[in-house]
Amino acid sequence: MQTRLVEYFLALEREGHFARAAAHCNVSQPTLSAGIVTLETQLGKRLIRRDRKYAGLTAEGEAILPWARQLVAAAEALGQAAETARGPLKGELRLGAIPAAMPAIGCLVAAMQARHPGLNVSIRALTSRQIERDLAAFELDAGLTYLDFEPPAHALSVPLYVERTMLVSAVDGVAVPDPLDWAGLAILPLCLLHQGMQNRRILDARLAERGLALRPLVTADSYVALLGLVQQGRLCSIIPDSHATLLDGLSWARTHAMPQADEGSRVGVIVSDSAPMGPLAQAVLGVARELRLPQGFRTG
Amino acid sequence: MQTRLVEYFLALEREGHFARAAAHCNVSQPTLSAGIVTLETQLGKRLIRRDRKYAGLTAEGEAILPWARQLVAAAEALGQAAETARGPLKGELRLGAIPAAMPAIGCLVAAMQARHPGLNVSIRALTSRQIERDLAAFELDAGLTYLDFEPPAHALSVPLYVERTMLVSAVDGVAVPDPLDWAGLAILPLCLLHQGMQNRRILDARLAERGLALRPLVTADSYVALLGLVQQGRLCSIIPDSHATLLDGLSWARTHAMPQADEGSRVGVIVSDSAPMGPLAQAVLGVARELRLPQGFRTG
DNA sequence: TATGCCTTATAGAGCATAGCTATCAAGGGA
DNA sequence: TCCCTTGATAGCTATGCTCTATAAGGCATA
Repeated sequence: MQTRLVEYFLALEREGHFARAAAHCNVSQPTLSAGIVTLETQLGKRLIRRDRKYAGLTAEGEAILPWARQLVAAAEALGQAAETARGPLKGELRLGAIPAAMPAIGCLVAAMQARHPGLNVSIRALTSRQIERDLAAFELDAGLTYLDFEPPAHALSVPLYVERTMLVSAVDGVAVPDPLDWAGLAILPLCLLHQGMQNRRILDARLAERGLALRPLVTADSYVALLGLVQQGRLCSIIPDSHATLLDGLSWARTHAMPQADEGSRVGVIVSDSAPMGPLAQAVLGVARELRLPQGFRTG
Repeated sequence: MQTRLVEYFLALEREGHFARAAAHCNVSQPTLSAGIVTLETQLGKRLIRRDRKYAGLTAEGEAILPWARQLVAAAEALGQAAETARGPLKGELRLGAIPAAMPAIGCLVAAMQARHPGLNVSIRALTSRQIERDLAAFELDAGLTYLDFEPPAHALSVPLYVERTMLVSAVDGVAVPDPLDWAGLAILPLCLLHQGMQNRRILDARLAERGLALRPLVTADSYVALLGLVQQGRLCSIIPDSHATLLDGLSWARTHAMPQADEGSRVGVIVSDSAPMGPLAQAVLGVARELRLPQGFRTG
């Protein structure tokens, strides 16, 4: 069983295109094409549906997909383990983080690189569900996400901090009642994350408990976009307090406590709980356990 | 990364001998020797300590051992998944079972082969600790063992039956008091399993709670050996009631209830809980869940 | 209808590598 | 000293992966 051929298969599944998959694997198109045929011959099944162009996987192809991913992940882990049997880690650490946790990721990455200077880090902003999915598909080494809501199966986690939310408005913008109650919040002109995003789902759930619903005038998928909207003065937004550090120097922004000191949402590092655990995952968990976040991140 | 070379490495680690490892891999000794060198070159580390003969693994070799096992297990699982994407399983199912559970393994295997006619099954009698170790090393697909004592981590289980023990003696052998109490048990001439075996540890623990200890005159590692000793008439033994079915036709044997209806020990199937779960493990769990054991195996 | 492009498969050559047999070198024991 | 065990080396063969070049089928457009 050639790991290389399985990589061809996975690249083809990702790209949906022979030539692009070949380029991604740094081989020629005929090489990848022949490699797929070889793999199909060795396994005794057709994996790809073709009618003059790529047309998805066969049922057998879909069936072996998880095992193919595990195989290349295992090969990768073996190389990592050999390279780092002693001494610092090398290679690339693939991190996924929810947007709300982005302010914290700098601390985590800095701590990782302090411990392992040769390590490259690749950060992707993802939804919590994408993080879960990509961890299972071995396309991420670790994730930074919520620990309490719909926690993924087969995952180990280390809590880092508790996120609370706050309302932010422009100094010369809409008037925010003080103190703010839930009903008052619901009638404010708001811009929020898209409805599918977990942070938004949590917020919606809190209001739904009280029979209220938010009707944001604008939705976006990034807090930077929300802050840009707030800066215009016409809207308010609700953002995690971890972003407060980013707002410290902003003269135009004003923050308000949310209607009720909510219990907060635990945010932490998760890795796939496979046996044995890869060296990268081990390292991330180890660093996360010892991590001390700066002021502005509450731990309980 | 060549799966083949990693198999060479694992075979060498198991056999501790280049030529034997090569024979086990169905290749010549120089081939395996060169394969190890190639693997060491690709990984950039020496894996084997050599001074004119095999002298164990280096630290790096030990470090990558779990990942090497996972890699070949993943390759194996990929082949299995492709072969059995639809239709019955093929290949070899490697089962480990504690001696006490051997009478039940026939039912499990029969049910597996009824569902998957092409499946070969290889059964090994092992201690519960060996089962746990070999599952982690991907050298077993499933185990039949105790579920309640020192359950292994990273394992999924399905309970099958509850094992209770009974005393067995020869009809014309030593007199057994009726009813039997713990103190009376302790002074009987007994033959039992070796002290390290888990069934024996459980029994010893039960007596230790009452300040008693068994001093068997003979110990063995198989119930057949114990029954042979009992047949001589001089000794009694304590065996699981699952063996009662085997004694049904024996005129020379007499069974006695143990001093106290003990709570019994749950026995069931365990598989390694890795993601994704191999097709063999899935099949064993599925069959075990639907398995109906015959009379003589209590389920609660 | 003809042309051109996009996509995948095929052909043939070159090279790397894994396999074999035969043999050698270094210890260890009789 | 001789012989056996153990692993490494040499030389050769065969397999097979990779490349470039090209063919073939479909689709859009002139």
